[in-house]
Amino acid sequence: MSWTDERVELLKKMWGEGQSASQIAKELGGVTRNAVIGKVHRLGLSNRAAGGAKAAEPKEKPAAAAAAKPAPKPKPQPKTEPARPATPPPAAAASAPETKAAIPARKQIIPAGQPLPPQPSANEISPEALAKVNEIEKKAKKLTLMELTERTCKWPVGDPATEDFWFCGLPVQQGKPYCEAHVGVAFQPMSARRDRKR
DNA sequence: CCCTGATTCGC
DNA sequence: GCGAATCAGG
Repeated sequence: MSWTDERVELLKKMWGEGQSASQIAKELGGVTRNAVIGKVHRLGLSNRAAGGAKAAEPKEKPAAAAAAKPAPKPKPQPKTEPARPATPPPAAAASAPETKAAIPARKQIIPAGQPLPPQPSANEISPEALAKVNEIEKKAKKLTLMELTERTCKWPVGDPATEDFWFCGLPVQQGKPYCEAHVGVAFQPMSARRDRKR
């Protein structure tokens, strides 16, 4: 694929929004995150804090094939860190483009002391699946919202209104937003309950 | 381990 | 100009 105007534009837009190179690459398709980063640099918008701020301080290191290295650069700005405003909205982390399945936790904000949201694990689900969940929840990695990725189970555990809240975080099942155990309770074959008429 | 961006260099 | 390989870090 080539960098058409449209693609470059989307790149700029997403980069400006704080999207990661890999996310942009996936969105564009046909390119790797490296390609995206390379392009970003060529476009001269490497540091998202381009504005009036000075360019990012050049880092020193590659010694492999390098032969012409003048001298290490002293750092004129010891305290003025580049300050990362690159703080992508938390939503971006949890709501993967494709995995838009039902994520109970992000439904709404629950005021403290209020009834908990319908915990799927509280309904009628295969006792086995339930037991499985209780089991694995002990091994859960207990990730925070920001720590979730596309391959970490996004199953919420606990009360969102308290500190006792976290996400499973175990490896997800291929193509699913949850780990195996949670997929089991999240996606019922829809026949777990004998329906009234039939 | 997963991820992030940064840089280099052969093409 | 492009982007894989590599580097450096979280």
